[in-house]
Amino acid sequence: MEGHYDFKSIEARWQEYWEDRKQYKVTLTADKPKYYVLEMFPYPSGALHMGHIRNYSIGDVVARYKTMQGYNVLHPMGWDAFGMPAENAAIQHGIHPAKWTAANIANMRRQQQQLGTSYDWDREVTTCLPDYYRWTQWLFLLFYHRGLAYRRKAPVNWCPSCQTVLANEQVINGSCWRCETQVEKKELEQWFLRITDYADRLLKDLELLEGWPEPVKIMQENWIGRSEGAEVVFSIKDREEKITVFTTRHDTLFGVTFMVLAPEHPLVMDLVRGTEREEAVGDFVKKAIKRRDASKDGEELGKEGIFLGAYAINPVNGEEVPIWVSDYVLMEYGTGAVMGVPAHDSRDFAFTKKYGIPQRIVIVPEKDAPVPEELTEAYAADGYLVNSGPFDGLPVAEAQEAIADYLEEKGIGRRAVSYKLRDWLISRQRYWGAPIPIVYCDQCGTVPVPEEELPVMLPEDVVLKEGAVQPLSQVGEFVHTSCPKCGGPARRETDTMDTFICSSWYYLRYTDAGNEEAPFGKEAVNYWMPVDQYIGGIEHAVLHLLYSRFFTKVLYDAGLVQCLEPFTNLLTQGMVIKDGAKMSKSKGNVVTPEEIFEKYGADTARLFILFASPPERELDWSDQGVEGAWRFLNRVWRLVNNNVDLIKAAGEAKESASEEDTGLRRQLHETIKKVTEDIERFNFNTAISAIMELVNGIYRYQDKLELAEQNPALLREVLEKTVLLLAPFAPHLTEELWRILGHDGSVHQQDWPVYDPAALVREEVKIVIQVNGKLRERLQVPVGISQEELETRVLDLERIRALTEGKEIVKIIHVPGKLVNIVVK
RNA sequence: GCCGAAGUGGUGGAACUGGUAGACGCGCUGGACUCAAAAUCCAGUGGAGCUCAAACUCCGUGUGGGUUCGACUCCCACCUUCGGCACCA
Repeated sequence: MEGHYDFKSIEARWQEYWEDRKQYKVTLTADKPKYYVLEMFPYPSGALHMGHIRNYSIGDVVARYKTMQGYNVLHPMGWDAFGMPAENAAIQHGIHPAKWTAANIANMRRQQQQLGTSYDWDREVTTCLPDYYRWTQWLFLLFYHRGLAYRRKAPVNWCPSCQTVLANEQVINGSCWRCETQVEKKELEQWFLRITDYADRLLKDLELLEGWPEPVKIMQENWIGRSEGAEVVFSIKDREEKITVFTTRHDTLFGVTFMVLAPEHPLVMDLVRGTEREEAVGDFVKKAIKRRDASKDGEELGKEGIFLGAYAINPVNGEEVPIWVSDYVLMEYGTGAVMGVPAHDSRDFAFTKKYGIPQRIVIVPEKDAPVPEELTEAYAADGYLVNSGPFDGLPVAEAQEAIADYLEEKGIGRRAVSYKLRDWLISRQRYWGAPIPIVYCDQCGTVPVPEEELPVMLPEDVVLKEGAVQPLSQVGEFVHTSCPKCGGPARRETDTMDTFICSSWYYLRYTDAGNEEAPFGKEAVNYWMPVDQYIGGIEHAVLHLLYSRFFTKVLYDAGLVQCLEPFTNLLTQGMVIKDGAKMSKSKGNVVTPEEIFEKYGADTARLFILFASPPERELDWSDQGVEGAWRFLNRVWRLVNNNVDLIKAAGEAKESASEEDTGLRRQLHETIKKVTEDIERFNFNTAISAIMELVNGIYRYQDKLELAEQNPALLREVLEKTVLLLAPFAPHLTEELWRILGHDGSVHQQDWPVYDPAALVREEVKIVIQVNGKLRERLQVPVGISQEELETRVLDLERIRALTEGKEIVKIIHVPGKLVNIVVK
């Protein structure tokens, strides 16, 4: 590697320098503007992959740039350290999860340091350590005392491979988000967090998040799934009970021809008890539930149903309609009961086709349009009401208001809102998680562990075996305890918490990581929060990012934080792909950070990753592209080293600057402007390309001029600022070059360069000349030239004369300093 | 089915508010240096036409229309790819 810079010794030396000086340690400094930049903390799986490298490279550029701009920058790192892989490793290799996790953390932390990241390691958090999960438990109790944590028996998602339940957000296409095993339904008694209480605020406050990508907000919006509509109460013929339905189309209430209940609806069996239908309906319900549980998500089941022999009475017209039960109605949404309007709902339409239930048209597309005999498909679009008694002729939107008023007046219904969002199921039947701080006592019932007894320690001595459910229930000395209330014998909760709880508040802990009295102190959290820039993968759009927003809102209500939202700006980075596919072991297209560090060093890895594509897009890994980044850094290295002697002797700038001097200086200041603006917009790729152009410009300057003609003072300015501009991207190399240029201290503690507007001024500009919008000529003119003067000059040009000869000039468009367009006929 | 994102040279990508399409990098071609190679440096590089050459002309940002003096950019319709949701009443 003759002629290449010695990245190995340079990178190791500066990493040591930073560590020795604790250069990136940050403290609360009230008189300095703060900036909190955060990358999503990793699960300690064992080693970093390129996605991590991309994530941390982006964050590190922002942190270093903001530091140079004078901000007090908080840039922490930690470990999302509870979770299944550790437990699986224990089962397969007999290593204790704590040991496995600690070893992985050590390795990954070493790799992050190799990358040259500017983390304040004094604030490192590790969610599986008692000094962290103690506060996770404390927060659970806070939720519990605020009525936001509750236990209930419910049908839940069960992953047979992970042997645990999952939250709705963790079921992807009917499969477990971690292992992709098909999820089953189980009826279990589980702990939930009442996130649905916050549905409306989680939705509404998306408006506050101007710094979030629109697609992420839309995904959350869809996930929360707010629908406005009405609840309508139907009586049942010859019975006391009533059925409440939720509908968004109460304007179609006169078109109801049947009623459908979900198989799990409590009224289903009540209605048939003691009748000839009891057995058939019972069978149907059992089969329907089974069939649905076994089905894949997204698979359309062919709407099976059975008549219950009972009739509901439509409260607006007194009509009696048959009550059915069908698997296309979900118990979990709305009221678990649906009014059937086949003419205006495609599902109801399909169902009635199958069972021969009549339809009634109550909406027509145009006012006073004839009502068709029959529809071939449901008409769900906008229109005007017909066959709807006093509401005939009203447009849909008005009819909804009028009918809602009517329902409320008559006490037969009310306006209502329904959400798709469900409460967050947080119990996990696993060992490697934070124990839920709850005790069950035969005398006192469910008793929260008192705050001063926290943490409820996760016992270390546990046997983990394949297929074992609730490993904690096997640990006698953990399970058996005394009731905090009455002192009598009691049992501990043996489920642990979803790891997403741990990651829902870690960004708060960083602000005050060592605090032993509280999860975080008020002063610290209010100084640092919210996170100014959060960076991570889009896969967390409705998981971590929604949960964290929920946590922040609850803590806001509890008076523990002052911000309504945790993350002001969000950058969702794209995936790293190679040869058209995501890097994966099975595809055999993995490039490890290790091999790149070894061959080219961290600066090259960072530069390539940031240069190859804008951060939110996919990154196509190219070995040749890496070579290119490597070549560029060497080009910078040679440029500085070749000029050290020259510029060290430099005095003041020469009096009469040459044309080349002015040009180079202008390019420098244009580059400072562009790089600054590009970093602000996260266009790192174009920021780097501008630095490359500047370096090319310096080479060209020196190529063109004899040594004696060059301006050493100018070269000094240009080279120093080039090094400063490159510093956030290639932190090690620029430290070394800064030292070579004769400076003490760290380049990262210098001020970010500011461009000189005077240097940008040009005397002449090149004007593009178009005829009828087509480029025909270019003209160099003085900057201040008047429109008239320019016009005369343009029309006088030989080419333009030839093109306009004998034609009528309709008009001439001027774009000052840029373009003249002559429109001819 | 619904919602969203993206389609630009051989290639990754640039063009920020409608104003020189293809910056920068990769690759390729030619040259310099070298006994030779590596490394490095210099020059060229969207396509077609016409040229000794330069100049010039035409075509060109997924497709088809439109708006405009001027469209990768705005509008309408469509195609393809990728992502999210999915019987949500």
